[in-house]
Amino acid sequence: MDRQTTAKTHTMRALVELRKRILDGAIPGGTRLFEVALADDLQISRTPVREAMSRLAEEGLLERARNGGFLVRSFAYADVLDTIELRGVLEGTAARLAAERGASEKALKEISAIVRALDGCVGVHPDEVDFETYSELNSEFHDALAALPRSATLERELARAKQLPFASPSAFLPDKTKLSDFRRSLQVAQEQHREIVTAIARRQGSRAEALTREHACAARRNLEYIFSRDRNLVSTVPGLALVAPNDPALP
Amino acid sequence: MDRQTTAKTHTMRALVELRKRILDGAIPGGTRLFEVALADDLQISRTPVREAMSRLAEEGLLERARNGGFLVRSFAYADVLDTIELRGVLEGTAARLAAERGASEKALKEISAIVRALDGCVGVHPDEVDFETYSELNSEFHDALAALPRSATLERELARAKQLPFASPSAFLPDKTKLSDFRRSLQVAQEQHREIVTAIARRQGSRAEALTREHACAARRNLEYIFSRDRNLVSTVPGLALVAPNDPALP
DNA sequence: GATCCGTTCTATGTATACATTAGGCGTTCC
DNA sequence: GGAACGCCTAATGTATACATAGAACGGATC
Repeated sequence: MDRQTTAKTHTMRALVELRKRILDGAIPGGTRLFEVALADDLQISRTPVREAMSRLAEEGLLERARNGGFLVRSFAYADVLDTIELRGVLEGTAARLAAERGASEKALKEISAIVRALDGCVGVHPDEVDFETYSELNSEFHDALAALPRSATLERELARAKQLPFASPSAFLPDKTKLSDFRRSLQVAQEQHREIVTAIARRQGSRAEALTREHACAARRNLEYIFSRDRNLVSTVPGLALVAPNDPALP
Repeated sequence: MDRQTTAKTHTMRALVELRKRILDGAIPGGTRLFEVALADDLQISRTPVREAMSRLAEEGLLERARNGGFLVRSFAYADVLDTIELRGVLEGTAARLAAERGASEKALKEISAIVRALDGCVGVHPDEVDFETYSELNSEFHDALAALPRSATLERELARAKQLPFASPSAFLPDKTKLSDFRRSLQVAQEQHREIVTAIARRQGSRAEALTREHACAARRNLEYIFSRDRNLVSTVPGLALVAPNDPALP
C-alpha cells in the first residue's frame, strides 16, 4: 500500500490519495475540489493535481463542473443499483456475443479451468473456504468472460463499468466473518459460472446472456441485504462509504 | 463552425482542432501525439494542449500510452460494428427499464410528440422529406429514450456511447442525394420508433428491449452497405474516415 | 564479437509566475 | 427602493523554465 503512496510521480501520489479520500467518504459527493487548496493540502503543485483530477474524471469518480473545476460525483443508492444492472447487461452481452461468434477453444479451456478452480473453493466445508482465493478467482472469471467475444470495444467498456468499486464483480462477496451464512449463495453463483460457460460453448447466446444477467443480480441482493439488514457491513465494501448516506430512496 | 474554432479558451481551440483532425483521418489511428510538436503546430503552449488531449481521452478518441503521452485510438471495421452493437444494447436497456419501472406520463407524452413529428417527415412524398428536420428529430427521440428510465447512470453511459460519431443514432441516416433509395428503410425505422414507445407504455419490457436492439441494426446495415457497395459515402459519414482503411476484416 | 555500462537526448513531469474571466458585492443613479 | 453598472476577488487558464526519467546509442572491456 505504501508502494502506491510512494508512486513514481506526484500525479500518481495525488491520484491515489484523492481516490482514497473519495472512496472513504472523506470527501463527500458534490464537493467542489479547488486546485489551490488541494495542492496546498497535498503539498504538490497545481499541475499534477489537475492531472490527477482529470484522470479521476475519466474513472468516473469526478465530474467536470460547468465553468472549469471538478466536483466529486455523488452516488445515490439508486445509482449503485443501476451501476450493477449496467455491469450485468454488459457482461450478458459479452456472454451472448461469445456464444454467437464462437469463442476460441483456448479461451474456453482457460475459463473452464478457472471454473474448476472455483469448484475447489466452494465444494468443501464452509469453514475451509479460502476467501482471498475465491475473490481472486472470481475476478479472473469475470475478466476472462469479458475477453471471450474478442471485442476490444466491449472489453474496454466493461473494464470501465467494473472500475467503480461497488460495481466490481467481487465487491459484494461475503466478508470472511459472514462466510458461512453466504455459503448457499456462493454455491448458486458457482453453478451460474458453470452454466454460463456451458451455454457459451454450446452457442446458446440468449441463454448465456440471461444467465449472466441473473448472475449480476446476486450483487444486487447482497447490496440490498447490507443496506436493509446490516449497515455495519457498509464499511466492509470498498467505496460504499461514498454512497449518499441521507438518500431518501434507501430502503 | 467558426464559433467553435474561436472558442473561449486555448484548451477549447486545441480540443476542437484536434478532434477535427482525428475525425477527418488527418491524424491516423495509432499516431503518438507529442506535446511539444503539437503545441508548436497549434501555436498554443503545452499546458492547454495537454488538457485538450486529456479530454479527448475521456471522449474515447485518444488513449493514454504506457509511459505517459497519448495515442490516437485506432478503430477497425469490427470496432465500429461493436460500437453500434453496444449502443443498441444500452438503448435496449433504457427501453426495458423504462417499461419495467414505468415512465412518467409527461415523458411519454413528450416522446410520443417527437414520434408524431417524425411521422410528418416520413409519411409524405420521398422528395419532400426534410433531411435536416428528420435527423434532428431522430436525435431528439434517442435522447428522450435515454432519459425515460430516469437513471442518471444509464443516461450518462449512453451519452458516452453515442459520443463517437459513428455510434450516434443519426450517423448513418441516408444522405440527401440517396434519400429516395432509403425511403423504405426510413419507414421501417419510424415504425420501430412508434412500437418502442407503445411497448414501453404497455410495460412490455422484453419487447421494448428487443425492438430497440433491432432498431440499432439499421445502423449496422447502413454501415455494411457503405463499405461493401458505395465507398464514396464514407466521407459523408462523420468520423468514418478514421476507420483503419487497410483493415483486413473489411468486407 | 557481444555484452554491459554510461552518457546523452528527448520526452513527459513539475513548479510557478502571470493572465484572464466570471461571479459576487457594493455603490450609485434613476 | 430597485436595478444596473462596475470593481474586486477568487478561481481557473496559460506560458515557460527547469527537473527527471527512459530509451537509444556508443564505447570500452571481457
